[in-house]
Amino acid sequence: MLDVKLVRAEPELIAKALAKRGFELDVETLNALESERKVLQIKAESLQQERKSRAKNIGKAKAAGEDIAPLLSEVESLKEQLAMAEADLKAVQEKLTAILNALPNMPADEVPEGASEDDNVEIRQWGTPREFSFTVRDHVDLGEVSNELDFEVATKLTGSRFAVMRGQLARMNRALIQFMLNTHIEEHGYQEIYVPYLVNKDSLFGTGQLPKFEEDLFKTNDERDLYLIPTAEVPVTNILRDELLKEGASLPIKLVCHTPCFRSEAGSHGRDTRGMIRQHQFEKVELVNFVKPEDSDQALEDLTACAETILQKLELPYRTVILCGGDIGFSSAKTYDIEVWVPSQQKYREISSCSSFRDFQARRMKARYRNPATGKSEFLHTLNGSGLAVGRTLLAIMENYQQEDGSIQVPEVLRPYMGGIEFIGRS
RNA sequence: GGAAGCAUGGCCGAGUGGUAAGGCAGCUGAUUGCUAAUCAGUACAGUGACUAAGUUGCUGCGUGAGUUCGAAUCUCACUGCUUCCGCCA
Repeated sequence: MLDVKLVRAEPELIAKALAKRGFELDVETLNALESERKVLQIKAESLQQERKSRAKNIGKAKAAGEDIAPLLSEVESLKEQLAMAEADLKAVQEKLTAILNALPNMPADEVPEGASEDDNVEIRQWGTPREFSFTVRDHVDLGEVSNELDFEVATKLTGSRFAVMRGQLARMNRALIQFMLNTHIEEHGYQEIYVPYLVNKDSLFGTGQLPKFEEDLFKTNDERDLYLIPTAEVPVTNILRDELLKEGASLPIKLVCHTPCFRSEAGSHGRDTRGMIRQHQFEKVELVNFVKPEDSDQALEDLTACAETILQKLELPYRTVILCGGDIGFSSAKTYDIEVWVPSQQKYREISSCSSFRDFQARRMKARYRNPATGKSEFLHTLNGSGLAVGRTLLAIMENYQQEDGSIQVPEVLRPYMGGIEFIGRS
């Protein structure tokens, strides 16, 4: 959520900032509603004030043993007037709130102009794609060779966009989770956390998935109104919803969490239908930071580096791009995507998305801390990033480490987690 | 699933219809000193109006309705927590 005071004072400035992401803010409607709000609020509050003082007088009169009947008749019409004024104000405020809640975050200055992912700007590259002396298979074919990756049986169990893994491949999937968690805990100063996989609406509102993106979510249909998490970001970030950290609480708070993620992929029919790139259910290790406002820019660089470390240790070639205004997420002020090399596609594909939300999520969540310099409560800044998406990492390992016989070499750093074996998919 | 109780500020906690005590933590200043203590002052959160710092108003006692001139307090519904019983990995 944007600062309501800024939206009131400088709507043109906000409109200009949001135009970078292709969002059109109707300044005229906003201004009209806003001046209406002002009039109604002044009216309602002055009526409230009158009620209060009259009630007080009645109280005093009664205590003094006076006759209160004339006072009561004076106040008769006040009740109705007040109810009307409050209803009018509420109606306008609801309209304003709906507009405000639907406003995306303002992109940071350094976010490049652009309409789509084609306009994202590469920041750096790491590693060199391997030269193959044989025809490469994609991960679906490699999974068929060993019969350890099975989409058909998953379709029978559930439907499309799910996978079943067996044997050594299933073990490698688990090894990746352990490896990522351990690296962030032991080398990057993160605290591990375990959270629910079902969350309520307030949590989804806090991080920005609701109200605008409900169709991307799986929802339970009982009376509790719960949703399967699309990312650990939601439960982990909302830990500080409606909290005011007390003086002396140590910042930053850096949390790492492994969860499955569930996405309905409602708008992506026909995209990446083959293989594990885009699934309804996938594992992810997520990094979440809560920082002081002045530290958030550096924290994004650090967090991105933590995610990149995983790819470096796995020796997977990647590049890092900064998302342009047209491709950046609703809540984000600035996002780096890390893209891993996928040999079968001869392309870099997203494997991590690292974002600074500045105070956008914190304002929605009312996540605050007491600034020791001022003694006042201020909004925290939040960040998160995948460190990494496990399914896509597994796919990248399969393809980049494949052998001519269809087996897959195990990256060095994973071997301790795999009983020391060097290859999987060999009988 | 059954029964009872509870829900007040960053935290603790008083308050049974007349408009939120007190304490801790915080902030400011002072004193002693030494890595803290004592004293005094200030001070809750959200939000609005008007001028420059400031002044002033409204709202907030789990949530939502209701009764009333007036609700933390009374009524109803809901949510959460605690305890006991039952069931259960």
